[in-house]
Amino acid sequence: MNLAVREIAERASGHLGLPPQEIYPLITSPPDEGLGDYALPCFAFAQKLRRSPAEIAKELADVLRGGQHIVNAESAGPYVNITVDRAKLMQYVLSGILSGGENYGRESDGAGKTIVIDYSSPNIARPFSIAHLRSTALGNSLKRIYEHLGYRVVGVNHLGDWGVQFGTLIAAYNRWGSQERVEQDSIYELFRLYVRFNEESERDPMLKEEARAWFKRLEDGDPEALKLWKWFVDESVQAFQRYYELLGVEFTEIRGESAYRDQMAPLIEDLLQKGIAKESQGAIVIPFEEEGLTPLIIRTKDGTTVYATRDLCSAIHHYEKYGFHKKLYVVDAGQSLHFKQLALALGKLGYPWATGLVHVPFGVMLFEDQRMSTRRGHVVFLEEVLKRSIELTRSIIDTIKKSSELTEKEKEQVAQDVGVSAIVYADLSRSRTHDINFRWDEVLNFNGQSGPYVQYTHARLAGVLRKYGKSIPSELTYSLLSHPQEISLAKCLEEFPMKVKHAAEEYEPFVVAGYLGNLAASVNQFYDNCRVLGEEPSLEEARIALVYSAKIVLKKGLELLGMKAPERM
RNA sequence: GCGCCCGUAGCUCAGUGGAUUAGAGCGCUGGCCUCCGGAGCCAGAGGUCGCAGGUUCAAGUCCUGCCGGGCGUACCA
Repeated sequence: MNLAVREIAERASGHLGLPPQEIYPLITSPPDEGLGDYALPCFAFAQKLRRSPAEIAKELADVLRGGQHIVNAESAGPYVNITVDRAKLMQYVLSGILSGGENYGRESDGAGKTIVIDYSSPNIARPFSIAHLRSTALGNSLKRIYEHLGYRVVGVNHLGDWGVQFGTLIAAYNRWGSQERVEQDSIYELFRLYVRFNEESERDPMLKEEARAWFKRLEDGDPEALKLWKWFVDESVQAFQRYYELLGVEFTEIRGESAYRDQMAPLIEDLLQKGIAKESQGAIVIPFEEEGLTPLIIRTKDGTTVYATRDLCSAIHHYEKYGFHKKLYVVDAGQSLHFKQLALALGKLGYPWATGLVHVPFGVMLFEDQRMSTRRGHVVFLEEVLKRSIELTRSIIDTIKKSSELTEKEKEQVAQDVGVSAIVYADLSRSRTHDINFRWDEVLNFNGQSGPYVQYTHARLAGVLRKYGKSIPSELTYSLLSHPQEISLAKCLEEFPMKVKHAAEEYEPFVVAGYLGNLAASVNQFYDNCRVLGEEPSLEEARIALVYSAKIVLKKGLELLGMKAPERM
């Protein structure tokens, strides 16, 4: 908390006889910067003290005016608008960032706590579509955000490498596949086989029976089925690694559903014995009559398991292994019911930690206003999007004068860093719950508050610092930083730690993404109004410190989103 | 039918722990490079916050009903 805000809370507290902790959260900003730096609405006090808010505001203005960090306080109806000592504010913000450096805003909230995040978790034999980016980007960013807040974070890729879909794949391969074609075009060929099987099985329902039979054989340990399964998994994982490298996404643990094969039968036994699960219509289910939910199927009438069975096992496994404080499932909103049932089932098993399971849902990705369907081919592949974004970035680089300083190799690297980040930012700059309609012209527009805009702003500041060439001065005359753009930039920088915490609380990287867009805008306004290099030395030094501080926050913010922060572009 | 999510500017969206005049980007119109990077900056036009009630001194925000869209709702994940 900055000193001025603390002083406002304390002085108001002294006058009103209310604890400062009750006042602090009420302090906001006035609608117009011209009115002051902070505002204190008095409605809550009025209710408690049974007096008119305007009257209280008037008194508080008088009380606050005497503060050390406060240069003016005016009542405006039920509000007190407060102007603080800008030099002190500037000193507070900049010295905090300069001394913290890369660790600015780092918190110890999460000390001693572990968070497991299940994200990306793609299904084998399906190339990533742009829709797969959502879970991957959200989870990756949440991982970074929680790490920044001091949590130990375990990133889990719960691969969809088990289930009846493998029966489908094996049956399809046996009918139409060839080793040669799969080796040549790996995941895309597997995908074609999968699609063809689904199409043909609509005309011929017997095919579905064939697929189920193959999955049954797989679960029973049939060597032929296992061999093919292993091969398909390996081919797919290789392709996934390509995406993850490009996106800069890493996992602590890549552990597919198949890892829980041996734990499922004992778990089902246990659930039956405890009377939590029961047989119904040939299947084994966990009923939720009291909760008013449909039952959760954990074993089909064929005797095979389903993903819910494996999710139960994985939750238990992760708790036993990591003792998590929370486990986040970054999975689309369509699976809400499933996760509700999952947590309830584990609660019935007597696990108190079941309350720590959190479904972090997100809306679906549409393409041309329609739901993407990998089966029907109405789909945009992630590789295609990244490729086009990188190409576009490359062509823009070639039109920019400043970029001629880059070597050919550097240009390629920048094109990749910026092109990929543009796609990530486009995804993370909207709140999770909305459906997103994918449109090429929107994703590939790098004007305005886009990923490249934030990166460009960072590179601009990097350019100034490079040209400055000296180390960042430590003795500064903060009072020289009094331009309105300097003040609003400093205030914006001060918000960063709060925004990161907020993002973590809401599981919303979007909060950071939106903040970064605003910060970049503030930086560019400053840049346009305030020259840095060549100014009178003490002013130049002060502005350099501001530039450096802004660069640190931009870079950190980009990292929290899983984006790159190139020094030149 | 029931449950969850969504409905704010032409488009994409913030704002939904009530509170000073509802914000941003795109697109459109018009300005700004002798000056640290124009992927930039400035200005303008553009709104019955889905509809109707209710609670409140105060509602885009809370409650109820309705309309429109999406998803889920027992053997897919």
